[in-house]
Amino acid sequence: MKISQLFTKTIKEAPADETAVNAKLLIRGGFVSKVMAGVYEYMPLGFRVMEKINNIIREEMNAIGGQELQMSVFQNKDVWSATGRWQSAKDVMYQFKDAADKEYGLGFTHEEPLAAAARHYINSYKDLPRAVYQIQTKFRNEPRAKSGLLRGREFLMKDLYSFHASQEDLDQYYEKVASAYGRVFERMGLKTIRTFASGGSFSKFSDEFQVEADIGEDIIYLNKSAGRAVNKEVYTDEVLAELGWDKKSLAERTSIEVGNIFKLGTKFSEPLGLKFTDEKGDSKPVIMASYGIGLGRLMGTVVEVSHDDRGIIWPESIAPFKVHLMSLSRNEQAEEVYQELTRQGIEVLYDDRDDKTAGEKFADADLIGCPWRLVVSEKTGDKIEIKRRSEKDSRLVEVPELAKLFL
RNA sequence: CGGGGCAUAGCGAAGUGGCAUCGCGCACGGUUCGGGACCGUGAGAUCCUGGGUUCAAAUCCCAGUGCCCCGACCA
Repeated sequence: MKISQLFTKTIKEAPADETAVNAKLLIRGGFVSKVMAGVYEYMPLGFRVMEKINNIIREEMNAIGGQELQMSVFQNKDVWSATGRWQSAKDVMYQFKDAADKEYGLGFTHEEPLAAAARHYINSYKDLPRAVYQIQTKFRNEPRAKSGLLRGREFLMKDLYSFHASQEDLDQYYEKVASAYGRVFERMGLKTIRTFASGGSFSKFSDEFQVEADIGEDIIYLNKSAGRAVNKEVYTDEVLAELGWDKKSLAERTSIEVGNIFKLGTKFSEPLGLKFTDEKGDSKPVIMASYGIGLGRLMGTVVEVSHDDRGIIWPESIAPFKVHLMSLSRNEQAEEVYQELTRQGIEVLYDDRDDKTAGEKFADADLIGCPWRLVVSEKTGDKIEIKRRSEKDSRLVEVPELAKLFL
């Protein structure tokens, strides 16, 4: 991609109404554009990052047997009334009427519609277990959208649902998902802390994946030796006793919840009549679990924990481009490098603008934050200057060596 | 939903009753060219919306809307 052709451009000053670092940098770099409180549009650079995140998640979900599907965002009232959530979730679910006064909602999660859909396909113990997931836009009427991409009213979410014949089977799969979640976050360069959190009605705890960050809205108590934490919402003497944790050994931290996994039991399958026939011929409700990752929040979190005063420092796995190539009055030679790297399948963002000063180009490279920066200039002669975004020092390399560095 | 703050050009800001300004960005011309360089010219405004006061309102008053922060809330 040539920057001279790019749809967006960078801006020097972030809009005054953004205070969160993630929003400031992502807007300045042209990754996202704000529409309303808690609603952002993903511009080409941001979309590329999002696609990389999606693909990491897809790989890990597929690896544990998840089957990707796509539910509808548009929701009919009946299925939600069956569990009582049409009423109880009124504050969070966007609900409205059509011209004929019929009521509808927008999906903020999909337990009900998934359980309803599964009735068509799950009838026997032979149909279990199953796991399906989607990556889809969710809508939530947040009373207070805030912190840039971290709490939105419209956001992309990966939601996985699993269906089981027994509690033991669910428990086993649940741990598989927890491991997969750990890999997803690790591949994006995030250190997550698995955290005991409120479990809702079915199980004692749910598990959250928390990333330490001052901007986070969660308070967790970290047990360093265990590498686990407990969320403030369940931080009680009884819980600590149950976990066998000593209050004095816990450290209070502020953190961002990037993922949450829940054992649902039969909370949704029973009211929706999702049953199966077991080996003995008995009819039983299917046991379910759901697992969520907020994609926009994840992207915002990476920016929060990986930036400096000049801009974003993307991990290679989700950077919009691997290489940021810039020409300082050497467009002919830079063009060759661009063509060569592109031919080898390396993603290059090429700053070919000849009406910009060197300073602006360097500033943009740092702001956009691709992992590798290449400079072609008078100074570099026949060689190319190469520098990692995360490091200070650069060095000169011969053109033929270049590609090897990135493969 | 409670408390606080803000709203003027694409972005950042000044203007507290009397001709709407400045910087960035944008266009054109020129000088530059390794860290947002410079000179000149130009385009760009529903001063958040509606009402009121006044000879005169971006400015004062009333109502509303939007955005940010704190809190409540967060399947």
